[in-house]
Amino acid sequence: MPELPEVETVVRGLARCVRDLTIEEAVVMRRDILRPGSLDQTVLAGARVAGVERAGKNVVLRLTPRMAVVVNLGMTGKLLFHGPGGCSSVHREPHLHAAIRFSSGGVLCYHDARRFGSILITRSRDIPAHLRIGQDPFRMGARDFHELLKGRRATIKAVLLNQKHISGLGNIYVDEALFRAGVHPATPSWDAAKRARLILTAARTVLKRAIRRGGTTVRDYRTHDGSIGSFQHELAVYGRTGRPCIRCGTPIQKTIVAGRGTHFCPVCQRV
DNA sequence: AGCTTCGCCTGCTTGC
DNA sequence: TGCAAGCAGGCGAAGC
Repeated sequence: MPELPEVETVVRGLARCVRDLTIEEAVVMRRDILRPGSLDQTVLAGARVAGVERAGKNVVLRLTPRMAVVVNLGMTGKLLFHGPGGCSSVHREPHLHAAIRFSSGGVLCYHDARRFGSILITRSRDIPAHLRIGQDPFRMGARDFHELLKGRRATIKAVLLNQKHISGLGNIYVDEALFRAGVHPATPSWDAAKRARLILTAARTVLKRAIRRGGTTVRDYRTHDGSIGSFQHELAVYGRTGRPCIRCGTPIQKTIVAGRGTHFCPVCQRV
């Protein structure tokens, strides 16, 4: 499930491969992956890639003349770049829904088995505003974060998962950040606000470490060149149901919070 | 308006 | 062994 660290990894890898390349042709095999309001892919021909950025969990290709290709990978989306030489094994990857062919001969392919992902082609200047997503956890100040949590009735987990409030966190990193902060995921947001600084710091620490490890590969996630991340080996609670807490040895529990499978230590994490 | 639930979608896992 | 049901979850829409 590509969250902030996975998307950041893809963005950094892609930036090295496609910056300054000129698009020869863009093709979309399945129209329904284009978000409503997206421009047609044919407008991309002739444009040059000015840069690759991340907006929350979205990969953003900045183009000249001013356009952007915004890719949301959903759960199983992959952006794979094949250099001019090509790579036969990765070409066999199924569920290919779109591709951008560069005049240099390289190809950027978009695959998505479950089709929860989407692509938006737009001339908007302000992508985060266009997508209506909240601030990035690395840019949000402690004061703003406290304001966000304060006075909300929803659980802290629901607030952190909501991309309109804060962008980039998903199920894995919310569970990991709350474990690190010692906060129970079902704690009401207004109550957790007292520990806002602690939670924000924990989230940033977990995200940074995961970025350093190239993200978490549970099953589907791959980087731009098809390789896997390694943060799954450092997960403290996610996917560790019944196994001992790394701090106190108590078996990790799993419940449903905010409609999501939620992992926590019943001793280390308090409401 | 804020919050929760539902449904989309497919592949892997579980259980009979 | 084989098949059906269950489960996974980002995100937008619908409902409370």
